[in-house]
Amino acid sequence: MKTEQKILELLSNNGIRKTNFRIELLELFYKNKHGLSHRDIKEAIECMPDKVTIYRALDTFMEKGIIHKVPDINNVSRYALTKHECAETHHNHAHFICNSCHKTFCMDDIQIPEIQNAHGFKINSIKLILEGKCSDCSECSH
Amino acid sequence: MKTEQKILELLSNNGIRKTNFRIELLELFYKNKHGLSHRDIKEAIECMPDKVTIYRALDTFMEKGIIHKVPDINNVSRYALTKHECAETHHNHAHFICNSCHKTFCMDDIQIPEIQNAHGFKINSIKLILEGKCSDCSECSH
DNA sequence: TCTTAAATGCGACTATGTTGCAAAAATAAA
DNA sequence: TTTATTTTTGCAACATAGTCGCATTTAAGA
Repeated sequence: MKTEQKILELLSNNGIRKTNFRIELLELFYKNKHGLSHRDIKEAIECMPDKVTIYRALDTFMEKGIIHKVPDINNVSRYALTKHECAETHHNHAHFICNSCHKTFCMDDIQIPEIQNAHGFKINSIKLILEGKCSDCSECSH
Repeated sequence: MKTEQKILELLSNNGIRKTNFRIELLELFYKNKHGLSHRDIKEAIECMPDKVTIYRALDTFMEKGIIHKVPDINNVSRYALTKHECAETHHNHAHFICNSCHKTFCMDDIQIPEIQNAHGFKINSIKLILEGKCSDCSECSH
């Protein structure tokens, strides 16, 4: 199935209206395998939406579970597709953050260890964050 | 050795001047076992320093490795002592963030798994972040 | 005491993110 | 197709986090 078709179905199934911006935003997520920040989106989207519009679309997509938030080195929120590129995992999700290009990647094949409740702490979710250099940045750093 | 004494030595050893604010800031870090945000500090410090002064002290302390940054749920930076309360670990550091009171705790006794370089990613450091309820918040939530 | 380098305060600025409200657009209903 | 409803958008204003330059103050060494 073509990406365009998948996007339209995704919006329909979640009761989200098919506006140019939201379609373009999903296309952007499909094209990029790393997490996108608000800024990345603002710069990439051609129809130049207001920043509030972007935040609200991201909120809606998150509510529906289409995208999820991923951490960034500098405490900036990034977002990536939950289903498709990234397996649907609420709890056991490993992310890789590149210190060089600041892209965030989902590493679904990396196992997150089971951790029991310790010291009276009730653990709801576990995040495993790897930092370093992604393959693109490793290649050109010599 | 008394905390006061330890603080003065820590400043001396790192070539940091013993101003009232910086001493008070270190005392605050010694008193609190959870990560402190800029806001926490601003509210706690009695000599009412400018926000820039706080940021600069935190930067200096981080450069010297006295404190380190810990993540927060809402994309706010928190800081905690590196040596003493928290073992000196650059790579294998587990943090617990309480969803209720938003405090961040260092969990040095939790083992972080060894992860090999995968998919051409060069891994420099691994962060393990646990979210849930801390013991204080678990007790009073019924 | 004098010197100098670090630390502070202030003003201005940037970036991220939120809220309320009115206008525009998409969908459902007639 | 037209109308009604609900979502989406844009704008203005606001809140918070964090940075930069510069003048002033202060700690520490000579």
